[in-house]
Amino acid sequence: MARTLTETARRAQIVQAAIEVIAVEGYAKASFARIAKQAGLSSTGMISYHFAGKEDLLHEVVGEVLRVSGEYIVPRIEAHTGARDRLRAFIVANVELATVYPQHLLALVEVLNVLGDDPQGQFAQSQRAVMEAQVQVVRAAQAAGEFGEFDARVLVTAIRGAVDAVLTRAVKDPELDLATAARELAELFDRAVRPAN
Amino acid sequence: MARTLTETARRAQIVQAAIEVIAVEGYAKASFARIAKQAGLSSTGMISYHFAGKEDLLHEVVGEVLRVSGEYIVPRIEAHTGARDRLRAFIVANVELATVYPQHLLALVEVLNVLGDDPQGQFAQSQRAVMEAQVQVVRAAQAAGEFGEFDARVLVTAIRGAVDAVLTRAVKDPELDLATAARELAELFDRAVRPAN
Amino acid sequence: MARTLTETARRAQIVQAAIEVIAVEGYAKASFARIAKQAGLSSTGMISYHFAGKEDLLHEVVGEVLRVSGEYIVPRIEAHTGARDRLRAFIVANVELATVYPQHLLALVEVLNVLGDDPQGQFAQSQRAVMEAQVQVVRAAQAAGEFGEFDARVLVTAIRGAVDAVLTRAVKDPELDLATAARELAELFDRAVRPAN
Amino acid sequence: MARTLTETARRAQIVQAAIEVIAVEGYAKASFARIAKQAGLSSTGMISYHFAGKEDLLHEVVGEVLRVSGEYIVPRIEAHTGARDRLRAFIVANVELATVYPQHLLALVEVLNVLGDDPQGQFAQSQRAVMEAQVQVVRAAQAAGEFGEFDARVLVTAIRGAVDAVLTRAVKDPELDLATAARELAELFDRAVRPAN
DNA sequence: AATGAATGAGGATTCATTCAT
DNA sequence: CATGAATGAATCCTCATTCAT
Repeated sequence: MARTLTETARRAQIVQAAIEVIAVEGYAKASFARIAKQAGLSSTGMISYHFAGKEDLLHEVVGEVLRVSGEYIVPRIEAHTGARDRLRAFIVANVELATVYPQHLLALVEVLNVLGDDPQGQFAQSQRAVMEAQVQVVRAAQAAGEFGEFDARVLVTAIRGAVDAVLTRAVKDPELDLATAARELAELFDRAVRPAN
Repeated sequence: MARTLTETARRAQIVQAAIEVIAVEGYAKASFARIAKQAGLSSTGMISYHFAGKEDLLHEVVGEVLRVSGEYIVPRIEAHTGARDRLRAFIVANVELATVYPQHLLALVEVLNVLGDDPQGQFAQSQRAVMEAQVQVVRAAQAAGEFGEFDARVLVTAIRGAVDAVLTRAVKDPELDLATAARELAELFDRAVRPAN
Repeated sequence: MARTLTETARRAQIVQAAIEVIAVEGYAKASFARIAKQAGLSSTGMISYHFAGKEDLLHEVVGEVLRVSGEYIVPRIEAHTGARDRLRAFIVANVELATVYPQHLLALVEVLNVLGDDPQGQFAQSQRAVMEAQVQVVRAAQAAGEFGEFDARVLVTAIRGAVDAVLTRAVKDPELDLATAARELAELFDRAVRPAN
Repeated sequence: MARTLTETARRAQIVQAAIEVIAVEGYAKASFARIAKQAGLSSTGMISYHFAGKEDLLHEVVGEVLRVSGEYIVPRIEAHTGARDRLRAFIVANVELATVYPQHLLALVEVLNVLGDDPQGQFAQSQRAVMEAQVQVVRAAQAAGEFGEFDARVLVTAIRGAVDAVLTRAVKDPELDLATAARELAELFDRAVRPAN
């Protein structure tokens, strides 16, 4: 459990390399060999030495992305009070995150696309936990009259999918300006959730 | 070019098996060996015999899904005239498609997630072509005053992502009723696109 | 044994296709699939149907080339009487054969290079038989004082190798004129064999 | 670039095994499986681990043979000064090389027979470069009056082919004494190149 | 006489992982 | 701590051949 400084640094370096490879070349190409090359390591043995297995590495990748994302997104949500402002802030922060860390969310999407398949896996479970929490928040806003009436579960799922899609597209298509896309997507969902008249 | 009856049947059988494997176990597990097993074939050589390569098979998978989807979705859109009705019909038909072919769209999403990465690949290109056409339709509706003002590109991307996400979720989570989710998602985006009164 | 007309024609067609493939793309690429394509056949089954196996086909290829070569070369040798004239005629005819059948000897060289390896094989044996006959002719010429003193076996081997090399080179290198090369090679060996004055 | 001791040793071992297999069983049989067996390795993966691919291995094979041949042949040529003596030494050294390394030149011939087919490949190109250099040497000797008049290109090609043929034959046919064959071949070409009267 | 479908062994290569140093 | 060597299973694919029609 207790990790030395070098150990921690090495792990971070490898995780960073993994994120880069996954984001740029896709999960399928993210072999240990490719990651080692990206990290400037001479052998894949290094990776196996520091991580229990591929799953362990990917788990760390997901953790790192979630940590970084949380650090960026949470304060931006908490800067607002109303549910609609918070939702807008959530969406904008998500998309804008790609400006600061262009690869983190892409890597996350790739990994979860592949490893989220097994419903019993820990990835799927933690994903579901996050969504469930968001569903509760939405329902509270509905109860408070801040949001209209609709299926909270569908909304949360739709936002997740829409954000990922815009992100993926925005990163690869330079025509789509990130800031504009963020604002547009936020407004789009704001219109969708606000109470009737 | 001219294909035998047996040939056509075998190809269809293999494509079907591929769709099943990809949808259920994910693209990563969709090896020739796994697909052959699913199809009840004794060797992977059979697949190589009938398809020029893995790319050829996946191309066929995508084609088959698009064909089936088109047959289901297009008439349901054309049954309506107004842009908002048509958009609702589009979304509902997309999600409901999972009732009839629970695996087709899942397989499509998996394949395009992996193979859509190369921006020069034909998958990415045809994907972009479809989206561009949809963008044009949306812009026409905006010009006609049927939709409000927003970035059409972002809307189209968001809908695609949201539909995929709801589909993926709905298929794996029996709690989410497909018909309800379809209607909810359609209403959600209807609120998002309708003109300000 | 008794072959129908169609059967004979088909075999000839396949042998011809095999010669073309072997000469142009090399023995390694001469798979049944490639040969069938060259012959305009839709399946490799055809080849297996008409030939007992790959060896059978190659045997036929060698036989065809030897037959055609003999028809061209033998009369050109017999048009002369002296041993030195005959040797010159032999070499010139060999090289010039590539003008009429550019691929036949190339194919022969490729096949014998690969299948002549097994010393017990029939290819190696018939090759040795031909050489032995040529050695006898040379020795007779030496006994008659038409050729000088040297190891007949080495001469025959050297001529075979030199002719093949010039042929291979001439076919691929358009700079080397076949007629010139033929004459030059003939003169070269004539100088090598003539008796010391 | 920088290679370990073990790495270098393993590569050498594999190259040696490849030479043996190619020389004895022919290029066609020289699969990784066969080479691994010859080298006493348990898996073909080992070979792929140490070499970038089959081409890499064969390149190394050719390089090794050329290196060994050069070390043997060059000093034996340089021990003489006149062009005719040097040519004789060149031929004798080539053939005698088979006494010391019976398999090296055989392997080289096999590999170049197959891979020299592609005129753009590096094998064909370096082969052509060597020949061109030899052609220049021959022309210089002609200009100096040491050799008679003839097409230098044809001579060089013929010598190469004759040497290869004698080598191939001598190795397989124990009747042909290598030393005798070497001397005979050298004398043969000496008669062919010496100036008239 | 011919065909196309099927087979299974064998091809090179990549993979994550283990282990001795 | 780190490394490079080794492993063997798994990847897609091609091969010559067989067989039912």
